[in-house]
Amino acid sequence: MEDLVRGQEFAKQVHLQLQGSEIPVSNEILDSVAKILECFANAISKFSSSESSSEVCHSPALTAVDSPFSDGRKLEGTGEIRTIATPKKTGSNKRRKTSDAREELTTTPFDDGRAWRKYGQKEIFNTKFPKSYFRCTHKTDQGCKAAKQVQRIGEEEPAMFRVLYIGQHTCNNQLKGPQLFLDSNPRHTCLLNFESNYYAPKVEFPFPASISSAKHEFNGDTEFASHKNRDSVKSSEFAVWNDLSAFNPSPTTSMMPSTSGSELVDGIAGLYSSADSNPNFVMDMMFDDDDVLQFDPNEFFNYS
DNA sequence: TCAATTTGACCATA
DNA sequence: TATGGTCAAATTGA
Repeated sequence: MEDLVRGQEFAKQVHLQLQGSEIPVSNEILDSVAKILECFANAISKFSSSESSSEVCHSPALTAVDSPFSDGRKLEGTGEIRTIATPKKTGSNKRRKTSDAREELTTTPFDDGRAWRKYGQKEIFNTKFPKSYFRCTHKTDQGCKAAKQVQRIGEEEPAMFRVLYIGQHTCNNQLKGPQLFLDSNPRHTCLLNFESNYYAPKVEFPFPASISSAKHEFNGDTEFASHKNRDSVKSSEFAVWNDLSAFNPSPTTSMMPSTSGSELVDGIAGLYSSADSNPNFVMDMMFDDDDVLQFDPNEFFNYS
């Protein structure tokens, strides 16, 4: 399972690099990479379902679909997406009868490029992890009815999540990536620049001051980022913290010498989640000559 | 001070 | 009646 996810992440990276490349890349190549990503997603999904068949993909009400994102976005290899064709007769999801829902299995439940606001969390009977409930940030101002439910499944690492998207976005969800230029010390100023299809955050280091100013539209899964969790939220759920340890201060990340891992995670999650759905993701990185930062985008974003 | 999150309580449904 | 879903007051943090 771990290897599958790693393979998926590597494929993602290739995809992003191709899309961000200045050299023209044919659509056929991009399509092929997208198919590779999809294969990984399917494999992960099947593996996951066989590992935790009591929790995942067991419902006959769930059927795979070819075009997962009804809002026009392509499957980016984060997992399998399903639509709910018929309401379950028994079990969970009793109140949801809408056919306008689709389910995704993913290790990165937060990277859908949308702004979500958490409005609840609930212990679900016979499940180990609580379910978190999100609605579109623009529900109040634009009446957007999109909602999302996130629940971790299984205990394997990296964590796998089942994400249920309900309804369509009717909002103009054009979030601006956080613009952070707080630290005036040029010695430690860095500008991350990546290119991908997912987000357009622009992050300027150093982390401690700047990262904390990010708007937390979707702070990862907030139960992971809070120390005031319900008792039921077990330590194993803090895998996100562990995975984000890629950003813990280290001899090669001296630009953030006094920052705790938790601060970083909190900020990173906020930045990550507040990015928009703009397909032209740009994240610039500028380093001083003697600032050595070992940065792995996969490690960076693989916090789920 | 404002906005987001947390969390207990309430409501709806099977 | 048990359980999932939502509300809203309290809390937290920028």
